[in-house]
Amino acid sequence: MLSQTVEYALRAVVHLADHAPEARTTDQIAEATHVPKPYLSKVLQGLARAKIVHSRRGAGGGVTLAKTPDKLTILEVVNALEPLPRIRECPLGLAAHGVRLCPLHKRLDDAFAIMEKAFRQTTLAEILAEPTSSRPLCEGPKRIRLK
Amino acid sequence: MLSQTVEYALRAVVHLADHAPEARTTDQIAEATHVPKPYLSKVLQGLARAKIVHSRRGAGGGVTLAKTPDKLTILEVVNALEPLPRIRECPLGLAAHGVRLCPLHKRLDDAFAIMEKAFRQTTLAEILAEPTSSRPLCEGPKRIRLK
DNA sequence: CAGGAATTGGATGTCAAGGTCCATTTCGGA
DNA sequence: TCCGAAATGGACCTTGACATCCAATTCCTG
Repeated sequence: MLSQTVEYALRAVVHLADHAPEARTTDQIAEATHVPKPYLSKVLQGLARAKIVHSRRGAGGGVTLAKTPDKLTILEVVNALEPLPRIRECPLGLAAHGVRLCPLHKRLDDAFAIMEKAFRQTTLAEILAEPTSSRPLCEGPKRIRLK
Repeated sequence: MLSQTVEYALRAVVHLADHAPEARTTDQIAEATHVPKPYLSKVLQGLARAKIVHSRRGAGGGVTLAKTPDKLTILEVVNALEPLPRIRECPLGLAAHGVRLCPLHKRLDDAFAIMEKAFRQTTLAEILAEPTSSRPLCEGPKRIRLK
């Protein structure tokens, strides 16, 4: 559910939003989010292809958000890398083309629809503005067991 | 999202509920649900281990639901094979043990919680009783492209 | 314009999910 | 009691997700 890749992407994007509009290097993001740097670079490439972030090479380069945090939703980030699996037609591949799903798949898709809605309504800015004590990425000086 | 295995399990269980309390063989279920028989047998074994279904070997054997359809929920089936990934502590492995999640992971877990609730409220009987024309498994004589 | 900082792209490795196959065990019926 | 129907368990194969590493490219700065 929500692949590891998406989890990593969300952490990275939250970090970028937290520092917007300044650019951050892959190393800085990797350290802050505890994502393996080599893999993070791939994830970031994916986000760049999807126009979620911009990246600039060379000295002084790094990654920045393509939008301001108040215009970027969780859904956009999720869908950029692994679209929510909405069920649009009978997975059994039978008749019903565009026709409404059988009760089982209707229920499942309803659940995904609710998730999609929740994600579409949440912007990065909202996450950062949350009136809570704990910082968005649980950042802190002490790093414990990664498991 | 919701692995293929879970999708197969749900189809199988719906089929069993539709024929309850009679036993169905793996072959019968495989044909009705369009799930590859060899793999279906593994899925069914998993459901049996989780006490969702009973299975009897030998001639006249087959698989039956362990509960009546009105007492079996989608959530039970899902959790038997791949529990919904509720986020109980900071995935970054930092401090906050049992403490409340950072805003990002709180939002994600909220979405899973909603899904969980929806699944817990839906019984197999409800799915079968749905006032709709299309049968639960989109069953029908004509089999089209599986893709 | 040279050197280092930084992303990019490609090749490669690892592991679990999905899927198949077969020998074995279990059980009903003739 | 014997045969065939049926699930079981284990071995095996394939593919994609996750992850790593390195050479090439880009571009700022002195």
